[in-house]
Amino acid sequence: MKKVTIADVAKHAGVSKSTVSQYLNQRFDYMREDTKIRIEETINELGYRPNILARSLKQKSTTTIGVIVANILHVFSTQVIRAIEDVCNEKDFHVIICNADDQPEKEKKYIDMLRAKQVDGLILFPTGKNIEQYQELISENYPVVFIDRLINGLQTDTVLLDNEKASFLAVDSFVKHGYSKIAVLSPPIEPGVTPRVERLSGYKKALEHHQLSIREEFIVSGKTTDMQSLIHHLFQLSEPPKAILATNDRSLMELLSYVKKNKLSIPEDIGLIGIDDVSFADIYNPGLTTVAQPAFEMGEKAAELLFKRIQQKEEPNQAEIYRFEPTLIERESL
Amino acid sequence: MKKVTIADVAKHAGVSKSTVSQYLNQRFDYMREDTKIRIEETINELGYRPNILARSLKQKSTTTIGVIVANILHVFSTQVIRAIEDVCNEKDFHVIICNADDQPEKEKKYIDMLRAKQVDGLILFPTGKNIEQYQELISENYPVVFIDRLINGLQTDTVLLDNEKASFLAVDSFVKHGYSKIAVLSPPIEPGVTPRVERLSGYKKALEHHQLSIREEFIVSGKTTDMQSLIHHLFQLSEPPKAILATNDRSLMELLSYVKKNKLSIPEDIGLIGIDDVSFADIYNPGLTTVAQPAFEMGEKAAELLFKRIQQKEEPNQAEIYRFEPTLIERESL
DNA sequence: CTGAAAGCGCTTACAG
DNA sequence: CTGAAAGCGCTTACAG
Repeated sequence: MKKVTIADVAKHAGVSKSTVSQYLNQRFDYMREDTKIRIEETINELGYRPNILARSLKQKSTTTIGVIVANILHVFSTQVIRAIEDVCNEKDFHVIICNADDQPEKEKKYIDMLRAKQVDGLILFPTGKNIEQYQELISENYPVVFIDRLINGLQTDTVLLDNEKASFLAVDSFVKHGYSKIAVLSPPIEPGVTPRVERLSGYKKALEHHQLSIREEFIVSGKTTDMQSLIHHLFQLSEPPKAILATNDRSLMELLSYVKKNKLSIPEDIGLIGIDDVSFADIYNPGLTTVAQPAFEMGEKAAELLFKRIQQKEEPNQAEIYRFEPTLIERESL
Repeated sequence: MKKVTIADVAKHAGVSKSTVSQYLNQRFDYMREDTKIRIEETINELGYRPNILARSLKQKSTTTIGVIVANILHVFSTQVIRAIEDVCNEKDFHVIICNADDQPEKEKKYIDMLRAKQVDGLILFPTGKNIEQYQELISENYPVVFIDRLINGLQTDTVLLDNEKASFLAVDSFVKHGYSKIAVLSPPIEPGVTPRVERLSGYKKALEHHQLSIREEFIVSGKTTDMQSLIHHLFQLSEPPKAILATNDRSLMELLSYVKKNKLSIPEDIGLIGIDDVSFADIYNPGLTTVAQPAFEMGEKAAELLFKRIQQKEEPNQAEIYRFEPTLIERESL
């Protein structure tokens, strides 16, 4: 099964490689009709299929971009990926997805591999720990767009949720429904992880705004594996909360699991709102009130920004932060 | 920002390109220690990063495989993809995921594009409509593995669930709990779509096995958009079913949506089992009994089979069908 | 309207 | 132990 190359086609059709190449690239301006037909027939006869690798090597473009997500387990990541893929498919670009799994070393490795593969650009959900690498990408003027997390001091386009607003929407809604003892449940608060940091500060600001006191014991954050006991502890307080804001889908799942195991009822025993519009929010009993991120728009924006950078590589690096508005979807959990 | 190439490194280090290449490929057998160090230093100094494209062109391997799923919206697809990625990451392979979105033309386009990109192999969740293309891949001895759907007459490795068994497990469980009026809810039954066809026939066989009559009006299949009215019709029958088997996650969602809208209770008004272990099965109220596919094992197997084919291209095409066992996860929905 | 030639950035026998 | 040369399969000025 020898590979058919452009040279074989040329020989068979009795023309030069250049002419076949012109044909492949639709440059018919100066091509006689009969040459064109002859080439077409030969291609079909031989079953020729172009090797894009060779073209990419010459043209210095692979029409492929890379996406590295901090953790693919978050619904938000998967939704954004879908959006990015949609945009790319339209432009006949391919996407290579990599999951850093919250491990900075993996992220580093992926950045290197993708660049070695000559992808035309990168969209990063940064782990936040590889500052040097990020800096290098930017100073080399490599097309890159960040999403979900803000890296301080980096001069590059970043697409973010208005995280504080997300918490505000939730707390406002709780207050409107008469709740005042409102706790928050979050994954571990780490400095680089913008959504967690900002959603927590948004929660605090919202409480202040409603003149509710901030109780340290109502602020619960920890790893998935510790969540159950942390939540348990929360409910054992002498004055337990009557409402909980779960700041992402993973925390919400843990909370629901606890609620179910302990036969609590929503919203009678505990009101709740989750940030991230989980797939089952609608069909859950009761329906879950959520704060949705416009994941599709955010992914679309990230892709568009990246394409803009890919196209005008020379341009000075205009770095902008794009904040997207969350929306409250009221259902029955408070 | 000129690209640094192997030639630049060679010049700077005062050696030939060949020697640098040896270095890059860890062929140190005949390399003097000082040359090695000199090259290493030069690489760091210049910030050289190899262009894998050029290597791939020469070596005829991209260490990349392609995966084309019929529809990425099925949990099963996403689970299998995760497994494939895990296996590939271990071997330092990359994966390009494409979503045919149930459109055969898209599938066709993706097969062509991925081959043009010289991926080393392909894992296909086939739409079932591009028989000629599939046949071509196989007769060209191109490394390919099929998963989820069986294409009749194709001589190639295929990884499948024992779909009939999945239905059997569900029906058995219903019967054990005293149900006899058991309906089935499925996406449209199309000839090429193995899981749907086999799960339906499994349902019928299981009823027969338990000496229950098969009622045509209990067999409901249709597009997502028609599901609500189809389900409604089912419940309007003079003798409505007391149990429903949802043959995949999408059908289950529709069913739960209907159940909720109409304030039915599970399992009092209707018992149910879903094939596919949805993420919220555990935390749903009540917990949902499901039949789980060993998606991880199946993805792993597909990847392993593909790697085997990639490695021994000359081998005669031994085509085998691998059937995997589903498992019943009993919760509280019947 | 078409062809010969150089080149993209690597690897790989082969020679010495 | 290292280098010169050919080649992977394309594209792209340039010449005619």
